[in-house]
Amino acid sequence: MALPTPGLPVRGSATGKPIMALLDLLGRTWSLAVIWQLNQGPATFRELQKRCEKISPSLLNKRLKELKSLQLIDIQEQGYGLTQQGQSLFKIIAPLGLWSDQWALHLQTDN
Amino acid sequence: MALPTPGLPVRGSATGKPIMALLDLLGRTWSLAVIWQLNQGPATFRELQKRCEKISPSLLNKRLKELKSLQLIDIQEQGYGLTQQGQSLFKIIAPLGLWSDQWALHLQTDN
DNA sequence: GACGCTTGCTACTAAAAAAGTAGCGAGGTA
DNA sequence: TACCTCGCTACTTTTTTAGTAGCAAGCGTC
Repeated sequence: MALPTPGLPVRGSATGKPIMALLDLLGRTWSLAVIWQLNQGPATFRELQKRCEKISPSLLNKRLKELKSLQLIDIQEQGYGLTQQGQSLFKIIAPLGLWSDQWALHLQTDN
Repeated sequence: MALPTPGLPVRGSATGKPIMALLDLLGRTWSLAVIWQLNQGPATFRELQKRCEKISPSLLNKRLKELKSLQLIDIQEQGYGLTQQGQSLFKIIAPLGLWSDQWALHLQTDN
């Protein structure tokens, strides 16, 4: 699938509204998880494979290329890591950690 | 695919850590977009189809069932709408709107 | 300089998910 | 009765992801 590039047609928007490009990108399998894992710190390819349990190398590589192209990650001394942009994106989604715990609790008590 | 239920094995976590269940859910095609669109207000099935350009009815239905099961949306008077939980989740991701605009700008000026 | 080990991948096939399209049954309206 | 719209289901094709094997390059050892 093509890179979800702002300005070009993407899933959910023929005109490529940035938010839709972003949601398209983040909506791809493992995208969010890779960003989440990289926030723990840079990692080599194989290390990242371990952090993401069970991701296949081909898909990991594909995602890494996408995220690299869209400048959310890049290659650093210790391997792949979040760029400034990637970090600022992570700051937004970081609260999902706590939120998900409450959500899990809610789902439990409520069924 | 099975519902990404906290506590059960999900993509990225054999133990079903809530955050991983959430990232699995949100990482599915159109999930994030549906939530995003529903924040504009409740919508009937067909209305939602229009808001999400080009989503197929079968997939929309599948996503709606998932989101309903996980209590992020429910059926209201005017159609599908975000639950309290759904709204609190949206509040977290809402800043993605502005962020994506800056991201788009950055990608433009920088290539 | 041949050895064994790790790393970053590529290549390939099988399985699963998503796209795309037709249309049904229920309900309202005229 | 005829004609809408609505919420979907059923089905086929296309695309994505999973899963697995293994290669080429770089290191350290002896």
